[in-house]
Amino acid sequence: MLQLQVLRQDPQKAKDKLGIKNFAEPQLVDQIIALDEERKKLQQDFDSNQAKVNSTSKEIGALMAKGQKEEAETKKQEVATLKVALQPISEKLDVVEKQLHDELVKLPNLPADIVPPGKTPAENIVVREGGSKPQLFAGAVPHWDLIKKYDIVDFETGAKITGSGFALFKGQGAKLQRALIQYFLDYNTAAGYTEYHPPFMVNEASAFGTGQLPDKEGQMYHMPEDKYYMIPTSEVPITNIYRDEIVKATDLPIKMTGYSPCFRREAGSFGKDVRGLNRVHQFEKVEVVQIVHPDKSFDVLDEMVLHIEKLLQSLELPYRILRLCGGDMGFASAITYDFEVYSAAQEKWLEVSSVSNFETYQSNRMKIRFKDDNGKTQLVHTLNGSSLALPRIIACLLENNQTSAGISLPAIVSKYTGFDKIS
RNA sequence: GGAGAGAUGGCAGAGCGGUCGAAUGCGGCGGUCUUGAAAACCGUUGAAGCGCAAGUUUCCGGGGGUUCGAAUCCCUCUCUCUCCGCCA
Repeated sequence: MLQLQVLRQDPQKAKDKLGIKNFAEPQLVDQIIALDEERKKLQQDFDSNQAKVNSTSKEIGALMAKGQKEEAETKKQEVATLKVALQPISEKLDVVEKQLHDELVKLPNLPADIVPPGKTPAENIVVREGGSKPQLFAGAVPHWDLIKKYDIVDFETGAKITGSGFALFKGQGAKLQRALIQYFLDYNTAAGYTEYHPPFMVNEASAFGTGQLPDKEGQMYHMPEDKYYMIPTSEVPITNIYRDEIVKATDLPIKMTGYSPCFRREAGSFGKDVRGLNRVHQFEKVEVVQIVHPDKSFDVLDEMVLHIEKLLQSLELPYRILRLCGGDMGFASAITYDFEVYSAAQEKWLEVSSVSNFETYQSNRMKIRFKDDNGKTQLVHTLNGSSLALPRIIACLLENNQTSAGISLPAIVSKYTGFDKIS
């Protein structure tokens, strides 16, 4: 969530920024500032009364020790009166604090200065492109046909076991997926990221910490019996490793990577975009997360973009990098770059990674702090990115590398699969 | 699933209902000493809110209660550990 001080300092700027994100209720900023003022007044009122209660109580103790019962009784009466007066103040304070929190949590992160305005993906900015689109032979087909032809992913049986949108990988398909996970993790750890294998379910506090709750509640699978959520990305458990901690400045940056399946209900999405591996309810993904000094986060963002770009280059896939416009960005993000790969048989770009700087939005929720050079406690910045989401990578690898005699895999991939051709 | 024990500051570990935001040790930071380091010694060292400041309020797993006063008593929830059972 946003830091109150940012809103207080320049409410108009905050509202303008929210406008770039197409946030519908900028007036919330004013409401929040008003609530905060009220909170302060109540707090002061409460404090002065409570101070009196405390000091009088101490006097009672002293009087009792001296055996001055009568005087003590008089003081007790005083305290009782004070407490009666305190009761409504304290109740009001609780209400206002809760209101303030509830409203503040509704505000998305403010976009960084270089985030372009815009409402739809059409307004995203292409930062750069790489690789070259392949020329497919005449009989080339989309991946949903290829997976059937080579019998490597079976959606029908997945639907039988679970439901629609759950893929059953098989044979060379299963091996390809496992190999890619292995490769991506190796690639990340070689760059200094520590590998984690997190729990695939999280509690409410964790889901709140990274911003999934309350904003994206409907997107997650939920186990009400135990109040757990299936993770929509390993960003959630991995970033929450440091929740409620004050880390040493010298430990920054903290670089973490992890593989996990990601579970998404994708409620309300349907149509041709969801065909095959384009959109599924469970997909595999390797994630990178960094916890950094606030002065460094934009440098680190560039570093992470480069890191993922090189990974895509090694896969020999045509890609492009987009800077998302305000309207297309996630709730908690201050700036996001999306990576898309070109799916040659579908003739469209598929998102395979999203790299974001959350600045203090997540750390303020999770209370991840560090001590700066002056010994003051400050919030860290958090960033994360996919490296990479598997199904769409697989879709592109299949489509772009298909030949009439099977699918030939890029060198780096075949090194991990142990075979260079799917046939 | 059954029985029991516990949850205190970065860690370990004390804490009679008032003088406890909390002993002590370790660790961290600063200093003395030293050519430098180690050792030793001295000092310092939790978080959050309000306030220019002095200061003040809140926090001893979460929530509730008893009391003039709760880290200390009661209830409840969560988590951890031990034993038994079950089990990949």
